Amino acid sequence: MASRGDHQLSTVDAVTQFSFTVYSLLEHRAEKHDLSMVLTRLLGILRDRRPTMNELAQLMDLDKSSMSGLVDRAHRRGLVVRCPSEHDRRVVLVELTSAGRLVVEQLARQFETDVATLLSTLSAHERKQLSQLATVVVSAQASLRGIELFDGKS
Amino acid sequence: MASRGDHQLSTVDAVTQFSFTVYSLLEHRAEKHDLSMVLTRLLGILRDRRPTMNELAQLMDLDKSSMSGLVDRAHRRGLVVRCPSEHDRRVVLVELTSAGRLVVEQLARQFETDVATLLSTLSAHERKQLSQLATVVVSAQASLRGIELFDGKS
DNA sequence: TATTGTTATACTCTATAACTATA
DNA sequence: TATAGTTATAGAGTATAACAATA
Repeated sequence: MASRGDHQLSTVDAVTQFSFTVYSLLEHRAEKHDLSMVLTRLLGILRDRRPTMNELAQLMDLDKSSMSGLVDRAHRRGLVVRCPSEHDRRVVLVELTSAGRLVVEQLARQFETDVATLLSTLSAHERKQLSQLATVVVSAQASLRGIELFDGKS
Repeated sequence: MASRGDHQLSTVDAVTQFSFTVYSLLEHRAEKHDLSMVLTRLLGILRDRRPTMNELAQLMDLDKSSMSGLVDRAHRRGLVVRCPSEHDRRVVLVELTSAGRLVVEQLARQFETDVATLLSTLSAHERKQLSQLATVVVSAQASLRGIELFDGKS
């Protein structure tokens, strides 16, 4: 009595194949902007932050030396700039250039469309269900790691 | 009236963060076997196939030269072997060694546990819902690309 | 000639270790 | 001394182009 074809993947397979599908959707979209996944993640983080190199390395779970190289390549392409900190002259702050912001926001809009298309076989109700279930899992995982997805207000 | 906290990510964010969570779950588990994601995917494919280099490159969406290097590294670590084809002496077939099979099946079992843990905040009914929704999306995407997840029987 | 696979080369991405400059 | 960041180096992973062997 299953819906839409009597076939049902195992939970692991369903969840894994789904995740890889979404992952490569972003990968292919980013590729059209000549961006790797790592570079895309960097730009995504910088969208609403101006972190130090150290903070960036922690956020991206990379060594600081890997971070240096990554920011170098992003800078060479005019996507980010390094700014000196006013409080500590050892510290380097990284931020998007306007070109970088343009690219990341265009990419975000396109990817949103891509996901909408991917989910278009689901009904509106099913999409909402999926979204809620995913939110529950992601929120639980985030609190486990001490990260709060939502702030305290409301 | 949303369940478990009044917060709800947007559909794109929910689905994307969920996918990245599953992706890094596998990545971290693979890392404990000193396997990269690419190497892990290769072993996963070889689990139930003995493809040619050409077929592998298509399955993994890589250039044949990248495939050569990847199989080289896997071979150097004793995970796969190259076999000559009996029908066409240009062709090279790739298959798992017993060591390779041991690693990939151990990894698969562990990852299955990891996913179960990740989804443990959901009820059994919710897990089934999630699994079904993911299957619908993945199946639709697969047929779009001309790949049938399930064979014709039943 | 066409196809299968490898090799040469160059670039991205990553970590370890050694370094510089600042605190 | 400790911390922030860079540089040197080495290796994985990727694609393009040129190549060898076979069809």
